[in-house]
Amino acid sequence: MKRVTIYDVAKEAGVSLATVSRVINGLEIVREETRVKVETAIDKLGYKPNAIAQGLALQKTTTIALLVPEASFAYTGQIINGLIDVAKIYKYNIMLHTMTEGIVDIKDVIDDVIKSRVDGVIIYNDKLMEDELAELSKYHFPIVIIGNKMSDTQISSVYVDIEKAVYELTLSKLHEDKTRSIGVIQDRKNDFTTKQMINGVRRAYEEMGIDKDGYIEIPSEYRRSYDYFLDHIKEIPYDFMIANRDSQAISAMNAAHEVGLEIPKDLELVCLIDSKYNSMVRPRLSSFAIPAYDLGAVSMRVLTKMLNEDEVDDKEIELSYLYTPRQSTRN
Amino acid sequence: MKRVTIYDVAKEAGVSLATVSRVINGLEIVREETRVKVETAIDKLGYKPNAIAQGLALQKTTTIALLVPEASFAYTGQIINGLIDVAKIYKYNIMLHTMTEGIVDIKDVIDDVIKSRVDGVIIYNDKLMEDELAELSKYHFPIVIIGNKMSDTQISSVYVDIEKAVYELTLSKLHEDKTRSIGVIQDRKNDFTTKQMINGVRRAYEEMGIDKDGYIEIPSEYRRSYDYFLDHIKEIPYDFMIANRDSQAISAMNAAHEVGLEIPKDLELVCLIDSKYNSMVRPRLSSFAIPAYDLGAVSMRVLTKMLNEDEVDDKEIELSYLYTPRQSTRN
DNA sequence: TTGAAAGCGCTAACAC
DNA sequence: GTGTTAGCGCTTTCAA
Repeated sequence: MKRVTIYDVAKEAGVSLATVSRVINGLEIVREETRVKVETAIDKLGYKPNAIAQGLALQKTTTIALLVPEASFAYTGQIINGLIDVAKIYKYNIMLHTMTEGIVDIKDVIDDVIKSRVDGVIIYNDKLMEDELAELSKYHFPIVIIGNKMSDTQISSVYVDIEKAVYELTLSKLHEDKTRSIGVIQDRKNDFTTKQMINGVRRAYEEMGIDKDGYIEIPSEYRRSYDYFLDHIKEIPYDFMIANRDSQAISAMNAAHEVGLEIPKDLELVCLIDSKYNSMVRPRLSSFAIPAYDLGAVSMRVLTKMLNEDEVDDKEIELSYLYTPRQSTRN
Repeated sequence: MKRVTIYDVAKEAGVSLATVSRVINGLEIVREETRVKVETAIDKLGYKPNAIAQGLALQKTTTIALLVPEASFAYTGQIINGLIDVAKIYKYNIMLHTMTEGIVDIKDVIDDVIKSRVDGVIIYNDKLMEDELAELSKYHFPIVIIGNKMSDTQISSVYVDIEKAVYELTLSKLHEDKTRSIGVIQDRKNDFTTKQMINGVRRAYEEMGIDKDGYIEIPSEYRRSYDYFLDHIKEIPYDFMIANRDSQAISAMNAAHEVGLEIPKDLELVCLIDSKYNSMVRPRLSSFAIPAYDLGAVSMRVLTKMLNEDEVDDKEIELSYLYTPRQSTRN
């Protein structure tokens, strides 16, 4: 099949290309009879409008760029699912860009995004990337940030208040028993999240007038947290540990078991991200449920709003979390 | 910043737009002096070439479409990572389309792909979608299929021979001990993979002259395989079970444990997909290592080959797997 | 209700 | 080595 354009359809139907364009775009001002003629021609020739040409003529691509750190995590996948489901509804396509640290130069990614003339961009990244945001802003891209609370003329955000989540959990544990000792496991891949978690714990400590740090740092000589825990879990001065990712909590769980610690009797464990594996390990892992799918879906919704209206009222949208106690915590 | 085009740059630099175009595209025939003039203008104005206009003029978008069933699985994520890393090297962008069953009409996805005039498409899906492939072929898209062995004028594929993997494992177990009873756990979400696994087991049985079926079907009234195993694992006439996904094997593992079966003494367990969770559960789960990242990376490489050469010699590329015994199997 | 024509931003002959 | 110009396929005034 040869490339068939709007001209071919016009000729086949015996009308002008303007009329074909009207039919394609469902404009009402076309007489029924000619509309049928055109549609017949379209079917016969197998014509599909060229989105690139449309994009050029209309100055919009109905495509949005999605930037994520990597595509490997179950969590990111959920975000993408939510986002795409909503994008489908509004007929937007997704250009996926990953920013694998070390492999990809973020400047290049931003450059690609600008050149591609997408209608908007959604960024999910633990790091804030102020320079890159500034660069995108120069070119007037509407932007939605997932995970970081912030906003600007052209920027909205959708996030979960992780600090609050950790703060509340810590506080409630401390209320139960003031001697509880609660610490956050460092997540090297997610600095900002780690920082929020730590702040949450510290705020709770402060409020209770307890002088504690609440931070479990994994020395860089340990490539896997499991190895670190195996060596040091007995010395860690916390009897309640909060991790970001399920895999980290599971590592601690396994190491604890290996060195004879009992969970949750000797050590309690919680993670932020809720994956199906939380219910698959034994003991089942207590966790928060950060609504990953919703973060994606809401972000896309916010973006379409920014794309269609001049002013968006709510530029910072906080999504709520749920705490789901399972077997790795008492009570 | 207002929209700046190649004309603006030309005017600013005092040259024609053709010259600017030459500079952008790095053509050698521009005098050093004028090149510098143009580059200065580009920097000053913050000009970025419009990929849409380029696409229209060149009849190529340097974008490829990637179709995946969902973005939620760790496995799919790995494929995407491999694919994107290679795509970056060749300067291709990725349009991500998911085909969530029930939510998305695949016809619409194919339609979007055709309209977007991507240079090629890569499809990872357990189902074959012959109609959709035919439709894409009509429009001459080069296509790479991940996971299914097949080829055509316009179609290449990259896959792992799962049937062989399961066949060889089964056969070796049967050689160790003819009384072994090996069965494949149905994966409802991946019919084709399930079929290949079953065929592998059956071929091994046949070869050994054993009259067995080797198929563990999970009745549709059970939404989760865990529930099924909890009810029925004691009656299942297999002492060695092969699952596709880690989560299924883990479900069986947990259920077995719950009803007092010991692993690997009473029941051995293996899964095809190698995720980090295989090493995190106790006992550690033996598994194959289907090279997900490589499936993606190689696919993208094959596609660029198809895009640049007229004929590709190797249209069906088989990737090899590894078997990694851990604690869920004896020996 | 329909058609003619300009323009979206760029590339690639072809001319100078 | 550089400029002129005709497309690429579509949308959208403006006329008819």
